[in-house]
Amino acid sequence: MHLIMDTTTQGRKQGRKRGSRRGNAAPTIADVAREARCSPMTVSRVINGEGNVREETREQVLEAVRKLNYSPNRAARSLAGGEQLRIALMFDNPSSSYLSEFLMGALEEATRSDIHLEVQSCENAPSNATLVGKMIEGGITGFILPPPLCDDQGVLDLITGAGGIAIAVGPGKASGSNGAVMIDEYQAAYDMTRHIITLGHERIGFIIGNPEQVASGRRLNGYRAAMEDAGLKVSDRLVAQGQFTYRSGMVAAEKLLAVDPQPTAIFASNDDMAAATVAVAHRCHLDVPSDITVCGFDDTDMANSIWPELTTIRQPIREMTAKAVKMIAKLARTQRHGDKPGPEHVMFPYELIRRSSEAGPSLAKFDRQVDT
Amino acid sequence: MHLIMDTTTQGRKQGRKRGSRRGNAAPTIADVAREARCSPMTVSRVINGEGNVREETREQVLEAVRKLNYSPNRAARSLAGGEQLRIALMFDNPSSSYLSEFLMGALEEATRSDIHLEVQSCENAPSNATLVGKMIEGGITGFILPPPLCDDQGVLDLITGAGGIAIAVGPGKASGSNGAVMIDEYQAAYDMTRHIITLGHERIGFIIGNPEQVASGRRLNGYRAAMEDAGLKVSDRLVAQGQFTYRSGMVAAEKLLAVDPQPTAIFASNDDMAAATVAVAHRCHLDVPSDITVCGFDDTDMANSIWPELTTIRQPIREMTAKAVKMIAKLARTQRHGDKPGPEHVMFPYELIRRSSEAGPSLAKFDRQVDT
DNA sequence: CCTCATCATGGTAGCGCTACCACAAGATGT
DNA sequence: ACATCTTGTGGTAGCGCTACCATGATGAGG
Repeated sequence: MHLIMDTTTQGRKQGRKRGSRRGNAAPTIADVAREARCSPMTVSRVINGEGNVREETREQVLEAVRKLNYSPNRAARSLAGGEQLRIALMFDNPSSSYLSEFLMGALEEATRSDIHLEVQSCENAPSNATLVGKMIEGGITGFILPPPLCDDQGVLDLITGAGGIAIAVGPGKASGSNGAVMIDEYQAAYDMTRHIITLGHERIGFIIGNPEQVASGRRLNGYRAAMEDAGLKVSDRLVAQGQFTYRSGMVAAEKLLAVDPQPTAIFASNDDMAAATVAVAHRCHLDVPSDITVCGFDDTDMANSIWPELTTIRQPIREMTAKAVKMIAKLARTQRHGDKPGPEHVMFPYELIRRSSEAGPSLAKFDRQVDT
Repeated sequence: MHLIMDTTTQGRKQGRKRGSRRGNAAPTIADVAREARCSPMTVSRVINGEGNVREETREQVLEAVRKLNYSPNRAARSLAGGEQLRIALMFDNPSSSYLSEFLMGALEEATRSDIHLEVQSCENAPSNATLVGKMIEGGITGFILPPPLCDDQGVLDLITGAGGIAIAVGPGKASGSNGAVMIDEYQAAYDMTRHIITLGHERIGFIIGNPEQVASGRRLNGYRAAMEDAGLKVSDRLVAQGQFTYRSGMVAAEKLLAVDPQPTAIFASNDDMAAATVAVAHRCHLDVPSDITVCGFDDTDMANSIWPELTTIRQPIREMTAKAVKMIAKLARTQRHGDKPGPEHVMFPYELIRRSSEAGPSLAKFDRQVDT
């Protein structure tokens, strides 16, 4: 995917093994310039998408690039271009299924843009302040912060204060001082709740996420609003507090299922808690989805590795992280040119994924009757 | 962790912000040479551990390096020194909890050794042959192959045949033609089974992994041997086939729990299937661990994100992957010097992690009596 | 004493690219 | 008409390092 495809394999000059020892293949910018009948500089400009190149010239260069199957030498680029961009992916809570997607997105983009990506846990650091300080001192330019770190205003301020670039991925609310990529948590939760309502459910339980993460509140509000808009009242007993962990989801689910009348659907704020809910339901001899519908949020690996697979909200985590890397790269370039642009906030689309953990409410259980 | 610590922070020349605009910090090899009163070449030789440098000179250079806190510029190095080492982490089955650890290990080591790591899925490639071909053509030197790819002799041969370096991580059996890092699957399964027996169990069920992975067979054999060594007979009905997926684990667990008399413990070949077994047991109103003990293998995230947390075998995946990266780097260097060393096989230690999914066999259930 | 290897070191020439400045050609303002 | 800006382009000078050859020392062999 991030390979530069070699469509003209046999078009290579000498067909020598690989690599680029002296006197061998690997076209340079000069070769392209010769082919396109212009100067290396112009080629450089085209490659880097700078302005001030006539459309005609640009075409010629691109043509030459294609023909020679040219790809710029990374080492030379960073050597000439001053500093190599290094960014760190800092994380605190290794909720791995989420992190894995995260890493993939970041790594893919880093590979593409020739950025050096480092991964840094701040679990056993003496303090975030010293850690961040050392990292910036050590040459890290940008930081990518997944939840829950993305909500930690202290860390964010620390980074920007020290001259670093921080991008929050998936925070509940965009802070003014740094960039962020996120989804509309509120609306997503609203849509999911609405979806469950559309299935015919009325008593819909909700499990709140970790209260320290801003997104938790937004999801809760989305749920609340959808319920109210549908004219359904949200009893306190339908809402249970969780912590985003499987274990907390079990406790919350037990609490919700003990309510009489039982909810016919439970919407958990993440997939781990939804999975726990399914487990608890099964233990109570409730079938999912025929007796109870369970929906999650995030579409992590958990969602489709358990059974039944969960209806959930998919965040395009990979794309979001890739975007975060790109944003840092751009900001770093701008910053180097002396400008100081305002932080950018990008909203990504989410998607409601329907799987087999959802169904209409069980009729038998409630002695209701509807006409078929 | 992979930061080069700057112990003499205030020793920096000018204390300018960071980075290396003209006339600023970041000592170069020339600075070191000046400090050590010798030529840059000599410094280079010392840095790269080449011979033919007087001990005295070497000391001086190292002293200067320390004093200036010099670290060689990666970009310049690879530009001047020919090729940058690029290795790819190829994967087929995105079993994410496993992959995440995998990535972390590889990335950490890659950062440390200044190797460019790429991640490549071969899920939707037309064929592995063309993919590998293109990647080597594109300049990838080495490949890291996690399961199940590590068992695919075709891919391994493809890579070595094309002049690449392949390291299998966690294969069932080391192939002669390529390097491998692994654990003793057989012995690990043996130990786990032995452990369960020690808890007092006699009817111990086993869920086999995907039959296409060699490791599955080894784990099965380990189980078998431990049972036989303990004088327990392994009925065919105690062994069920799985596929390493949660879903397959459910099917297998249902089958095992339908046997009469029921097994008092189930050892699944990986954590996903163990988690599924827990779910099925719960649905059958069996408590884990008081009614039935469930153990997994791998110690992926799943193992401690569900409840009860699983007793399992921990593989040091991170260390193993890091080792794989190191091995490729070393082999690449050797290869460049013209030598052709035999493939190295490294065995890592595993660890039996005891958590809350294990207990002695339930007494009540079987109307047995033991003296307290 | 003079070869001819063998060290230990220095000098030079790039690796492939981009930052920076120069410059010609047209557009615009007065 | 001229100064002044904008736009497209080219030339040059390195970025920091290592490959390669050249150099002085030393010591062995004749």
